[in-house]
Amino acid sequence: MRLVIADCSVDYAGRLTAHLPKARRLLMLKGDGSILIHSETGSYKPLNWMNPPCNYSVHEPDEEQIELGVTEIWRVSQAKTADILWIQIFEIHNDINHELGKDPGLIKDGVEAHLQELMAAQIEIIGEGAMLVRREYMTPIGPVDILAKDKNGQSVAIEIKRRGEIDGVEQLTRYLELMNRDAALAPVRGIFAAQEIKPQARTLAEDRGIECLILDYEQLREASIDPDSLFW
Amino acid sequence: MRLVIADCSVDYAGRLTAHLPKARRLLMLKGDGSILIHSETGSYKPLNWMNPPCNYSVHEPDEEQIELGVTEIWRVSQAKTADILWIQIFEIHNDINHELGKDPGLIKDGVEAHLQELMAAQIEIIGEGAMLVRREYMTPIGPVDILAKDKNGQSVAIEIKRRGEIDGVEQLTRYLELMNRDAALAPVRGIFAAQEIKPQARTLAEDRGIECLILDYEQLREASIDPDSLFW
DNA sequence: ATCTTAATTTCGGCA
DNA sequence: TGCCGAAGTTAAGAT
Repeated sequence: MRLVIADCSVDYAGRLTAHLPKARRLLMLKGDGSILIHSETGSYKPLNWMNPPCNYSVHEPDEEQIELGVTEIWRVSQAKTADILWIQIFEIHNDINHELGKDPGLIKDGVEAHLQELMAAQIEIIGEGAMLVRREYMTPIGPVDILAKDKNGQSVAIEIKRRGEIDGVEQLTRYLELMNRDAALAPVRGIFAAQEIKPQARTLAEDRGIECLILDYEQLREASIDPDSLFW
Repeated sequence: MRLVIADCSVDYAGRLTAHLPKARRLLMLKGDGSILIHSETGSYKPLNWMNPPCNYSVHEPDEEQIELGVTEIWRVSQAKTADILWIQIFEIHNDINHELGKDPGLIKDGVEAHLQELMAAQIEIIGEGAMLVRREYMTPIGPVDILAKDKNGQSVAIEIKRRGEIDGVEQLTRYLELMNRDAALAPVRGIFAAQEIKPQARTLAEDRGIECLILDYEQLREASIDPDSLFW
């Protein structure tokens, strides 16, 4: 990875056109060929960048550019999409290079997939006698997170979110509409389950006859470790 | 901006829990207090980060940590949300500091707003004899991108996206529902226009009687420059 | 301050 | 490989 602190101006042409006036910035050239241009503020998105794979070449400035103080010009182009980044370098204040090697990568815990896993394993939290039919039940417009049957044998479609907002309710509504056209499933109950449900989402859900269920991640995880505590 | 190349391991606790095993990485400490942890690959998102405003402090490792080779520990916490990042530093290979100053910022061109502009100027692409009523036509739940009338005098509501996905169809559906309650407008045709329309979005749109229209940005722009080519 | 919508979204999973 | 949905989405604009 090469890190360059330089006074530069940047022009991007690709999916859109963009320009950065001359200023002091960090130019980060990664090992995979990508380049990031960062300023002192604004996390974590760079002002401008080019995704790998890309081609990098250095060019001589023309007379007019030399006149303005440009010492070198970098051209970075996307190998696939033909996006181009032109970087005019005025002055380099620092230039270091370090090989970082391959990164072992980030290990995550607590995302939506885990909620779904835990809930499928403890499906009776939606009511005694409930049975799991399957996770990721496919419909023509996408997969429902969980399809179950309640103790009466009625189908239950469950949409799980970390944070329950209106679009999640809309999503479940669409699934319910489609599934209710299927005579083998209809009528289908809907449950909107999330760690947190926004008031607006709850209102909309209840208005549409969709039940809301707050999930406690810690509780679900503990119950999955200790089966005796399944019914608390 | 401080740039540190170091062997480190990272633990994040906040909206989720995450861990980065020991490896050589770039630690970027911005002037606004934010911190970014980058590896040699992966555009442009850091492996881990903390958004401003945040508090930064350095701690001594305990005996066990010293045993493992930890020389110092950084604690970075979000001032608002209480998210915490713990960074265990094993060895620092480089450490530089440069003030970049305030950045003038990025100037953009070619986003959704331009598609809307071009389409409004060439409204007949939705059909001969069409007339523009107005852009950003207000409804109680927000503005419809374009309201037009077709050659029969029927109202046409147009939703424009760069990439047409299901959300956009939902948005247009809500507008149509409201507008169709207005006797002065009803019945309203719906057109979902985008540079690219995803199959599922198209399926949903057509299921609801909404027409789909693919926009060619280059063609629109050329036509706007050369009025003779309006009808190709 | 809160909410809505766009984004050069990025990223991971699965068909 | 392409499509689809989640993301510690982030970020900008409007209310």
